[in-house]
Amino acid sequence: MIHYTHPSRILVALDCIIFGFDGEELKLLLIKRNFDPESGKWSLMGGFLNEYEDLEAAAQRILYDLTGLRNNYLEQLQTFGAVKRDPVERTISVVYYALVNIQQQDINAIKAHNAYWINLSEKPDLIFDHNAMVDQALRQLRYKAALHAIGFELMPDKFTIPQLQKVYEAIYNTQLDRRNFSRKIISTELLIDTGDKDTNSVTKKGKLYRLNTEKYQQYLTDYVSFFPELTLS
Amino acid sequence: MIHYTHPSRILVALDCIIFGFDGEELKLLLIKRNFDPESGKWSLMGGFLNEYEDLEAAAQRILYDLTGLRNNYLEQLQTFGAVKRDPVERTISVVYYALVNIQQQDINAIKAHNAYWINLSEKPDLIFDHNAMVDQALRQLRYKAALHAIGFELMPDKFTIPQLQKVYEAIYNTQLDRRNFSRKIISTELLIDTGDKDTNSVTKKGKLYRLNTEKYQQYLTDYVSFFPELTLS
DNA sequence: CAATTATACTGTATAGAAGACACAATTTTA
DNA sequence: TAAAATTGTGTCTTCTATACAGTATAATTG
Repeated sequence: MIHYTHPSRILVALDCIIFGFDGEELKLLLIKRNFDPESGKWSLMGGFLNEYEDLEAAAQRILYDLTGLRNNYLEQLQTFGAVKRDPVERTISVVYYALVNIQQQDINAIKAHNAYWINLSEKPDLIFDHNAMVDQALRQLRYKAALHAIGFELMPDKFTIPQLQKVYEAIYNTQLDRRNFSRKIISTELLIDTGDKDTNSVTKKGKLYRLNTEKYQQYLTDYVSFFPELTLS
Repeated sequence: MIHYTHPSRILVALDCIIFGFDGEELKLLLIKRNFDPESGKWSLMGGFLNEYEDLEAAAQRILYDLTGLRNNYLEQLQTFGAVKRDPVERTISVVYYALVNIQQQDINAIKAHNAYWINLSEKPDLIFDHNAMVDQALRQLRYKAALHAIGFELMPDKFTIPQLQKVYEAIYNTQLDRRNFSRKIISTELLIDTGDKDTNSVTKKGKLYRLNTEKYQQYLTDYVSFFPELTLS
């Protein structure tokens, strides 16, 4: 068997930024560490890449272990590789971010990992370079959401237009005009009227829609200026 | 000293997609390999990450070794990590792409590496997963150029508006209207009239501009819908 | 010198999107 | 019963993207 001469072997880790939405605020799934290093502090969910495991599969494994969820929106963000980013050993970390329907998670799995949903606005200080990872993930989320219709990934199966509006308001930390938002969303033909009404809302008036998954696939691959009115700052 | 238990050490490589522009077509700097593995075939420029080297520094080192250039536009694209992507050993590759002013390169360094500028439209088949890397880099370039004014990175210090237009036509493989393009570029205030004229042109001497670097910094960080008329297909 | 070609600049018309704003309908709450 | 909250639909204005016309200029070519 041929080998490469001399190159050094380096630890390859993965970290996962998991976004969720509870109807009001954008949330992060964070771990209160009860293991070393940095026990007692907050961090992202992570793990090491196994030798016989595809990188993408490792990211899915880590997400599944923590949330019990598969087939979520999961996208590679960037690889962080500063020499001293991990004080224990030289480790590079391939970072993924996920969008999760917060209602479908496995609560037991989350408890077992000592993980909690934290409002983005109340994010605690994280270990290592995890703060920078979250910053960049949020920037990327804003990019993506401006060009593609990924806001739906954070919604439950059935949702009202005002609920969807709140997702976008949370992502961009801004206020949108109800009437213009509604018109724009409807014009995309991404929504299918379920005929049901939202019985949980205060006025019980809201139409419940579900996603037109076929149309949605187009919007994921095609370029669409989804919200030019929003700035990415 | 503390160590992590059990995780496997994996080889970490870097590969670099280097874009250039010769006034007509978008080009790639590719290597005709005279070393193993896959000697005789075409590949991207690459190398291994050293143990005491930042990831970003390694990418710059690789670009410098090949082109003699520093301070180019260099951005991390994505990390490729399928188990069998490199048949020799388990290696993940962190991929960067660079935009290079083709006039400023070090021709000797390029020759020493047996590298050649190849028109993107005539790209040969590359080793391993390098074809997929190039595909994704082009997609990312189109994204970036639609939102930020990075077309200038491919230009020489002084250039005319029609030359710049050709860069954008090459990136998106399309034709643009002269009059609208000119008006749009001028309205960005990114260009400074040097007073000189293009002595190389065959017919009427075009005005030579240089980049307003201050304004350009804004356009790099701010979100700007730079070319909505272009599709990213 | 006339024809050709590439450049620069100024217009203009149209379609469509963005954004501001009005009003009606339904249900809860006080 | 009245007020408040929430949702849905409609309309108007402004602005921008884009297509397309025209004029002037500078250099080469035959």
